[in-house]
Amino acid sequence: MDSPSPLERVLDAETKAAENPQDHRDELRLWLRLLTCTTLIEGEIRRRLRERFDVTLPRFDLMAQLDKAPDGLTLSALSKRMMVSNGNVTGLVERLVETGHVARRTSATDRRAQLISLTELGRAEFRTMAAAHEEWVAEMFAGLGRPPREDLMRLLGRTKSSVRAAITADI
Amino acid sequence: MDSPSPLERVLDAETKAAENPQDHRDELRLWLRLLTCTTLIEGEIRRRLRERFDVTLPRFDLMAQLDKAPDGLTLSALSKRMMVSNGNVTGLVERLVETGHVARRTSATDRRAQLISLTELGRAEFRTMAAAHEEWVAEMFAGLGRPPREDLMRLLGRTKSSVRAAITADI
DNA sequence: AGGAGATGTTTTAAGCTTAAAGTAATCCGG
DNA sequence: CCGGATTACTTTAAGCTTAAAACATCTCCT
Repeated sequence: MDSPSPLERVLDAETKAAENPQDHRDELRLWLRLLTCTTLIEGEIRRRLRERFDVTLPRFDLMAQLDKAPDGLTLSALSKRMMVSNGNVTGLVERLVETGHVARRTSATDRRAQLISLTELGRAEFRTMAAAHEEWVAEMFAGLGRPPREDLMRLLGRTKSSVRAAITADI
Repeated sequence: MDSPSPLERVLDAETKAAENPQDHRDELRLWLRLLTCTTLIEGEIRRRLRERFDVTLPRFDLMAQLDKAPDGLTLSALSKRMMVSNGNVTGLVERLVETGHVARRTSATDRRAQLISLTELGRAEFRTMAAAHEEWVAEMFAGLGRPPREDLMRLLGRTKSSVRAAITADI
């Protein structure tokens, strides 16, 4: 355990009474604020996708992955990139096949695997939605100037590393 | 529209080719990184709550709100604070009543409303879980020093304002 | 070749989530 | 005090999500 630096003592004194070593309220507040930001943005994107394009966010996300992979992706690859379970992707693909946005073909080299790719319809619709989506996101971050956005980007990069380290540490 | 400052020109030149005014890839990347951080943390918390306490995150969240409100909360108040729909809360409360973690009583002043509060069991279990939860969160942010955490906190505060402004602007 | 283990996918059961519509009680202006 | 608007809550239908178990195919070792 490090003892607090002089700067930390000052900050402590400024913010509140002496801090005991077990207290992690600041980290908790940070997490709650992070969650609030994400929930707000995600909720608004969901709402607009639904309202203007009658599509759900998970379907949009799946199409986004396929748009970046012109040769198609297997269900496993999709599941890994989307950070969701395999069974989840099975259902999403099923519904997107029904609506004609994606197509499945069995892999030539592995009869277990299926390659999923966007249909022409799927690609065209996705491109339209993606353009609007990009505008929406930019609009929501517009209140932040460019330099703060870059600071935030950097700090979130460090956060991601920190979290991954904590997650993989206890496996 | 502002024309780019000298510093912005330098940054543009450093990062990639000349930027056209419609391009919002940076904001998109920022949003995706924010989402990744939240997804990672939230997924791990979900997993641990399930594994160690056999509880879901929504139930934990609901109990957290009740723990902060000793006199109980109506379903509407819960729904507002948790930022989820009314119907959602109806179901969560129903299941938590079944397991004996919360209790409902009709408001003395408004026969439509019900006040939900933690039972003794619910409060005891919540306190145990909350302590572990706080540790987990601290652990995941531990790779970040205190000053970067404070920077992040501040930037997320500005982000929240920016997003709220964008969301309420088009209502 | 044969079989163990790995990998790709689907199914199942349970729970979460929402929007929209429906029911019940309250509030408030006339 | 009465009727319309609002507020509190529930129900419904649809979709998302997961963990776990089941199934299919492949890989690789001997």
